[in-house]
Amino acid sequence: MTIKEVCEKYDITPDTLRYYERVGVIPAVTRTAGGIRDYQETDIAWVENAICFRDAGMPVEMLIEYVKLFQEGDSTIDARTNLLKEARETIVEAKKKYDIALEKLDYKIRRYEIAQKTGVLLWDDCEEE
Amino acid sequence: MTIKEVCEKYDITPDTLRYYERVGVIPAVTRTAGGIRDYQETDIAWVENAICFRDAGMPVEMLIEYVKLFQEGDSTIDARTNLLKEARETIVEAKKKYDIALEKLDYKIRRYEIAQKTGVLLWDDCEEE
DNA sequence: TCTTGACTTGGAGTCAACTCCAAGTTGTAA
DNA sequence: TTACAACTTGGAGTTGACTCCAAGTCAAGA
Repeated sequence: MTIKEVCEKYDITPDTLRYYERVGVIPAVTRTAGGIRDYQETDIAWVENAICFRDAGMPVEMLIEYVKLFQEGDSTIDARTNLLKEARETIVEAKKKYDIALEKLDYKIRRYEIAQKTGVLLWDDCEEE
Repeated sequence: MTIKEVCEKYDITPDTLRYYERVGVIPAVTRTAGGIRDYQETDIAWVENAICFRDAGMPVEMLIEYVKLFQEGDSTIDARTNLLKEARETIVEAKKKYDIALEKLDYKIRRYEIAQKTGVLLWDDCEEE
């Protein structure tokens, strides 16, 4: 699979994909004889994971560390487990914050919708009229 | 309430608070006769909201737009509602991505934990052994 | 009143994560 | 076999969101 095809598949730019490889967010991608990237199943799986974890706010630095540990072999399984658990906690915490924001948003939206219907804008914490 | 107290309350730096005010993420804060910030209930509510929405990944640019609309008065209630609904959708989508990442993480963690117990590392999409 | 520490401003600097660029190479279609 | 789009690299530039700095002002205690 060419870089272009992978980009289309995951809606990402070639520059981002090359950047991920360059800094080590994904391991070195398989190349043709001429040196052009030719993504295999495994390469694509790494790309998919990288995008998935980046989308969840996991820092590039952490993904690099994970790939580095992975390449050092099975002796790093403990370290990798710890890293993944830490990432997990961060994501769980972030999700909680998203829920709090959603509650606030829903409250404000409801309030504005009532105002639109009734012409009366109810009181709000930070928007006293 | 002084800037320092607000910072302690929300675990944020004075520079960030001043930055929020400067660019318009929050409206101008109440000042003492000498020009020093003296946060009132309303100011604090704006700060709290700003932090909450930033924590949920809402861009500064969007918060600025909201405050601008708010200051233009009741004629912008429709626009504000739309803005909040858009923000809501973005957050809901982001949360979905977080859930996908959590699933992947849980799978990998479980896999590693089994490996630690049994000494056998099961196969994984992007980590063939 | 004086000192000392916290506050003020405008502007510059930093950091993460891309994103773009120039100069050169590869590969496919005519 | 030539044109030409798509690929390559190293390095520079951009963006969003802060974060720091210098030079000056304010205010509470000795």
